[in-house]
Amino acid sequence: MDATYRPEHVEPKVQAYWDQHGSFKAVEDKSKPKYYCLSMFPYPSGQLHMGHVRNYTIGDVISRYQRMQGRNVLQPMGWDAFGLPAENAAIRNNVPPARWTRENIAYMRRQLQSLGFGYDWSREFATCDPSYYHWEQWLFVRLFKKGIAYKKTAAVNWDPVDQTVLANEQVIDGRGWRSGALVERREIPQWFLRLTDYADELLDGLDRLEGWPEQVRTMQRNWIGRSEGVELEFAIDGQAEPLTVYTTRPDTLFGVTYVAVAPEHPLAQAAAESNPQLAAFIEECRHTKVAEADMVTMEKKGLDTGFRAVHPLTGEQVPVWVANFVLMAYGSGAVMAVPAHDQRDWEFAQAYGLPIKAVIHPADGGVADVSEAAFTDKGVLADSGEFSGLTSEQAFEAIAEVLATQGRGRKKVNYRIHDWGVSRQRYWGAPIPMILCGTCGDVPVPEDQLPVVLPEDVEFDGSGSPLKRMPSFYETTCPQCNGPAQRETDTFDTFMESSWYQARFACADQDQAMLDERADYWTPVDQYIGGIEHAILHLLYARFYHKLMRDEGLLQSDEPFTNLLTQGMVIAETYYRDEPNGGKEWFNPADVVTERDAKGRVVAAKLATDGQPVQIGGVEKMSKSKNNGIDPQTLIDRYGADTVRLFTMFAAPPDQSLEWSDAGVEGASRFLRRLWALVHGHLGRGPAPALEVAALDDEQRALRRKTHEVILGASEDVGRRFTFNTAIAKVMELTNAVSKAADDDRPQTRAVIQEALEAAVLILAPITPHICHELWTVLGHDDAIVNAAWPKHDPTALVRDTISLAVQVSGKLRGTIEVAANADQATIEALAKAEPNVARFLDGKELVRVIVVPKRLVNLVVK
RNA sequence: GCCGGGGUGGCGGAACAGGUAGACGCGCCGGACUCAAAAUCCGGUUCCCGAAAGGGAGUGCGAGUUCGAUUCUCGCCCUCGGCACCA
Repeated sequence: MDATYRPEHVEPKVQAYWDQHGSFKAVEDKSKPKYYCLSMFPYPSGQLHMGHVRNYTIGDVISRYQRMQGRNVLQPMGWDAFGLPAENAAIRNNVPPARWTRENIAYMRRQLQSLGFGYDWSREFATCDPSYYHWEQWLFVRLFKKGIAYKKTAAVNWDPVDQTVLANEQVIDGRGWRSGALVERREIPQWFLRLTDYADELLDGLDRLEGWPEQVRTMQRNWIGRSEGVELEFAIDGQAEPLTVYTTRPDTLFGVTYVAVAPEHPLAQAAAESNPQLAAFIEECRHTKVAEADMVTMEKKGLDTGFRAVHPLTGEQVPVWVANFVLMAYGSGAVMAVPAHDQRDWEFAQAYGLPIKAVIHPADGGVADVSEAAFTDKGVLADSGEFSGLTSEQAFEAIAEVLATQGRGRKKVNYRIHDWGVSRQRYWGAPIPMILCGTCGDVPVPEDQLPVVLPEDVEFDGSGSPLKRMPSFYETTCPQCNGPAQRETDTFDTFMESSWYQARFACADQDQAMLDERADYWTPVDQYIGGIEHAILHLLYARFYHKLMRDEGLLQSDEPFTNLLTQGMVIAETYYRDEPNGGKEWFNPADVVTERDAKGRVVAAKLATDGQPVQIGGVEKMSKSKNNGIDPQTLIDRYGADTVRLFTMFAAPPDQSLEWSDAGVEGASRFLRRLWALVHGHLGRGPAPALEVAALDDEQRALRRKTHEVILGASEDVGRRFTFNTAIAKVMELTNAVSKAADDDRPQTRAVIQEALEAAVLILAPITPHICHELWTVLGHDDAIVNAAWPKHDPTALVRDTISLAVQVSGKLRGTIEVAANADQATIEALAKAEPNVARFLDGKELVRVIVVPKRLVNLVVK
């Protein structure tokens, strides 16, 4: 054994061992409990960032721990390989997206391997492999035949920079989520999946996902946005079609004093034809809608269309207004306005002098005051014809029923989510397997002609998809009539690929079917790990897709991920200098040195290269724009994978943000060197004798107790709580204790130290697997630590003869006492009173109460 | 505005079930080794008073429950994340 720790020697050697022994190849084995641990697969952008390192280290620690628990563990890795950056790189560097992507994959695979993650690489795939998207196309064809996939012309969000349609979810404050460009609206035929058909199941299922963070479940609930209400119709004078509105408060129907439609609503468009002022207003809305970031503060504006709507129950006429606060995308794009009982309607009515008519009064009597604000509580109806006197709840049902009998309304459940638009006008994606025939319409590609392979040898000029300029791709014949036809040139949203990869890992080599029986052995994923930024989109689509596969008979479970761990961000200090033009120049933390005062406070920072001061900008998420990213590769090369893994796990619990610290990495490295030296020193004294528990003295028993306390605590930390930071802290306590005993070379002390070092190495094995592999071997084990079992604590080692109790006087700590572990209450009380400092505080006071908390403290309450 | 995290030393964080606040690490201070530095090792390190023993204060702020509150309750403040005119 080397006297000093050299990760550059240890790590490649241990990795080669795993490789040669196929240590992480997962084989289905029904006799063992399976454990499927999955980290969100990366987009192959070119290099790993710290977020990846954190994500994958967490997953690897959990996987290796579960393996030590005797589970049959699957931990796969692959590549979410389709997407825009490859196309952008193609335009920039004139390299085909496929080549760019595959080169990135090759580099990043080496990076992952150098970190020592225990992946079953035999199951690796990239989503741009035809053998993968083949089955995505196959399922889509099945869904088309079932009517779950359908085509419709829809107003879509058009990103003028990326030249593509974006999902609503990809539009943030009216801008494209990648390009940041202002989004325009366009009418384009699109393929959709009926996500709303599964909205209720997706919502209800959240209640049963107990292994998911409450935060994520709440976010999905809000995103699905289910509401129960009534859809009803107002006849419009001079129009054949009635105006449909949706309300969750049909009980307020008699308080309607106007109706309002969205600027994009057909009725508004119709009115604008003869009303230039209205047309101008609508045009204005179209621009402000996307330009205004903060819409809540936006002034409520509107114009009368001149149309009159007929109240479905009273027959009264109310005006139809166009209002900028009505959203075309929600409900029917029209609302009935009840200013007395809706704050937004109230503000609008105030602004335009529309009547306010109160029809709901507080349930406890009294009259609703609507002079200052709307009365939005539920209550009792008044001035509502036959419904007066009913409660809001009773009226909801009664009014819905009357409307239904008259054919003017019905109960309806509305959702915020819409069907999932899966078409993208991009090249680098899975081709949508459809053929457009002039006579037969949309015809799916027959199953035996799948996959529709994406041509990879393409030229990019930066304007739209090259597929649209490739007759060799799109010219085809109709499978039904054999006439000339055209292939769909749109490709799938890349969320399609990431929605089912977890199931495909179970049987990645299956070339005759999408999934086989192995999917039901491995799925659902027992533990899924990834960033909170995927809380809504990816995780909702994956749940939806899982149910689609279930309903297709491909697997049996209802949900794809049983437990979810959302890791926190990786953050770092930022440094900058103000520039003359008002901007800021950002400096990488690696190039900055800090100065501290005598107490260790950071007082100044300067650039290493020029020695001139820089401003300290605060701790923020690692990003290119703030130039505060740390390259993991530099750290791996310098300190080794184990140090990077150890620091990443030690600096914070996995779900909290992790602040990068060079000094912290040094600390992690120092600890591993110390551990190595400790083992080296121990072995230098020759083999340790067998442990004889009965022969131990107090000091030896104390160290052995520490070992078993640490095993007990760390097992909880790693296995149940995922607080790897505290598990590591406990191991550090143990090695500190060993170091204090290291000079004692009595045989039984050496035996206790051997046990302590083995425990430390076993507990650290999932976190720093390379060094632990080596140390385990030199500590005298023939089988590799990767096959070792997690240590078990010995309850008899935890037993103490005496325990230390805190003694409080009236709740304030005044001393501690050592008592026999089995001491009775009277003895404890007497000892407590006798403690000199305690006695000082009891002197001259009346003792009114004594509280003894077993094994913890004594509180003597005085008056 | 609504929903959900979080606020503890100079810093990252610990205290899991109401019971000795600050584990562990970083940084800093002092010492050993060294010609010197780095590395390493030893000691100290919440703040205030004190040589020490010890005392006082202290977990964002203000109340409350309790023998006892970082932990529970109520009301605020700040901060991060999500949603955001949802009818």
